[in-house]
Amino acid sequence: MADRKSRSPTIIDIAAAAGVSKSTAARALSNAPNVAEASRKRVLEIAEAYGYERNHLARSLRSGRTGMIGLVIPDLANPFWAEVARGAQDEAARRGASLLVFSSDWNADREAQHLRALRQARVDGAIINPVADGSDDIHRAGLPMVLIGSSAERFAQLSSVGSNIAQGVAIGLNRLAEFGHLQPALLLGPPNRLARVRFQRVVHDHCVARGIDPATLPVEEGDYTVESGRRAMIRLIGRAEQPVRCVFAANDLMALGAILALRDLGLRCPQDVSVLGFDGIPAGAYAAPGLTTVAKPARAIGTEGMALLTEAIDGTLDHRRVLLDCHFVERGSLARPDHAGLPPEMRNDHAA
Amino acid sequence: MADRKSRSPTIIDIAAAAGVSKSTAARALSNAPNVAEASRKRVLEIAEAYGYERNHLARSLRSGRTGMIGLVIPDLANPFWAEVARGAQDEAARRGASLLVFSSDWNADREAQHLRALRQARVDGAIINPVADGSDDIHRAGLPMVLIGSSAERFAQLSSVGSNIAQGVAIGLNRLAEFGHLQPALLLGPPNRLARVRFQRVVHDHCVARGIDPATLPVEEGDYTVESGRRAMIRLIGRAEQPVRCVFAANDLMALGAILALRDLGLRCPQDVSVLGFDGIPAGAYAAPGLTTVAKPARAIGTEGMALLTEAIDGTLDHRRVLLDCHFVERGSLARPDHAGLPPEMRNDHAA
DNA sequence: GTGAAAGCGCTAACAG
DNA sequence: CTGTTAGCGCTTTCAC
Repeated sequence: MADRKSRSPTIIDIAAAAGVSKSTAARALSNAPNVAEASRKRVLEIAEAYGYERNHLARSLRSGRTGMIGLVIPDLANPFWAEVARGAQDEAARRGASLLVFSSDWNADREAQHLRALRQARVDGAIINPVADGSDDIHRAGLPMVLIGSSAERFAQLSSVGSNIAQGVAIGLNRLAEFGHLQPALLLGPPNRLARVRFQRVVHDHCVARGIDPATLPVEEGDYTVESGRRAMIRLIGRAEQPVRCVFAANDLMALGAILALRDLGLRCPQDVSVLGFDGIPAGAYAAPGLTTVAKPARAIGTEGMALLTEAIDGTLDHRRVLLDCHFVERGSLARPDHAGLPPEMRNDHAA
Repeated sequence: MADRKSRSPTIIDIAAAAGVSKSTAARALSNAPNVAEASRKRVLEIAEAYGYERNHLARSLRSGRTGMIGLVIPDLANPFWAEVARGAQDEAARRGASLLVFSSDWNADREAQHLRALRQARVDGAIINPVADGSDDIHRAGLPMVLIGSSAERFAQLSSVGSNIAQGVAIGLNRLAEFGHLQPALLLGPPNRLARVRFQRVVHDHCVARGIDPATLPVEEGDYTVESGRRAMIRLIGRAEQPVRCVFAANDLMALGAILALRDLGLRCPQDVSVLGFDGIPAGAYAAPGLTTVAKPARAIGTEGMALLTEAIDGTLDHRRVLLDCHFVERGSLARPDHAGLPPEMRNDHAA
């Protein structure tokens, strides 16, 4: 059982030891049908005994397939994206593939750099959340790709998967309406980003459909961080004209910030002010009150992305846009307005 | 500029177009010193124009180095491990390497399976958090490895990096003592796991050093989930002999559960009961009150692990055990005991 | 400085 | 069913 040069054994070693040719050994090792049962058995035994491990590099070089998939997301440490990555990784494992993971930090240069690494590694394909600007690299990436996230619609010729924002916003607004909140304040992200534009447009359409003037909804903006949400909430409460009784935040982190701000301001959530988030991050469950939110199908985005990518690689399908439904998570940050505990100047509730 | 067969161009295409031999092209492309400046320039230009991208597979096959690193953690979707992964990935990127990420779900079979994938992919090395039991595969993995996490000490011959639990527990207990909590209740993980044994031993030593009988500390156990923490807290409060005024949980999730339980029970945190966590997950910041905790250096574990691995690969160093310090994060779940708000039967505070 | 040639470990025709 | 023969694209002696 001595290994020839204390290097890991190659198929040649196995073939020699089994007294067959390279090809027969190869066939046995890859479960090809045309091998004598005796030969196969012997080769497999020898391989086992030698601790033979197929060299995937050589295999890939020859076959043109590496079994590796690239994943480029903004930030692996962000719970939403970590969840997406986990989904992609599970599905990859199920298909016998491996996942190369990169974080772009919303930075176009880094994204380009990672794409280059993927191309050099000759991955079979990639799942990418393109950064907002200057993603022209995406077009000439020259490898099968699936886009995830909202910016996907700029690349009509590629498959993509995202969450159904329209449906998500709709269930959120409907649920708010059931609580009597017809004109929630909006906590939006930075201007000019596709995600914000989309969110706002959906709210707009929804209001119009319900006969509400969208312009009457108070709007503040943040940058998707807890701190920005906290500050935005403070600004909202400070508005002289129209103190706010309900807030719909464009993401959970800002919603959490809003809840913190309310506590600091001595206002009760949800009795005084209701807060609704959007994302579904686990942290929302531990806030006080628990954050009610519209959850995006993060993990499913990862698995579905991988499924689409496989199709793209196999050439089974040209391209397709998949939208996955969001679902509502009720946890306690929503209530009917309760005037009792409010200071008088805040009792002009316009949604009662 | 026409690509020969619409396949991505190889070094042969470039060499031909530049009117030099394969070897010269290769030298130019890899910044070798012995190339005429003129040749180098032309090759580089042609390569650029053709959009040539070095085939890493072929390169690796020849050189024996892939520039790929494997990372096997329990769960990529767990915020702590996601943070570790991010650290490893950053450091990998800095060194021009790529990261193959796998989740084992604390399952030995899956771990073995992933290790095999790594070996077949001929990664240069791997960073692994071994599952508790049956990790004999680890020994005969036959590739440079760095272990992360508490179970590392079972493999003395390998480099490893973990958090300095002893130091972390010490600062936690010291801070508790400053608040007058000398005999906190302990919320531990499942029995017989190394992590628990270690945590408990450190607390034990610390108490002895302070002249406190470790046996007097109330103990409950959970399985590191929020729900188990909640239930454990309820059990603690229910203890007739010695109602609890302070809890030190072995991880943040259970601590969060404890805070939720207190709220349900109508007890105030921290005035009635103080809660201290261990981990430093971001979610702790959004609880009410914010969870005070001992934070493990998650990201640093990733970066340091990668640094150690590089040494192991280069053969610079045989093996080394690195312990990274924890740090204290004060957020509001700790206070001096306040008898005022307590029901009479809970006023027998033994730490006052 | 440059080119010719060998070969990393494997798969894929093509004959037998 | 099995062996022989070419390479996959690149690095790396070794001559010139």
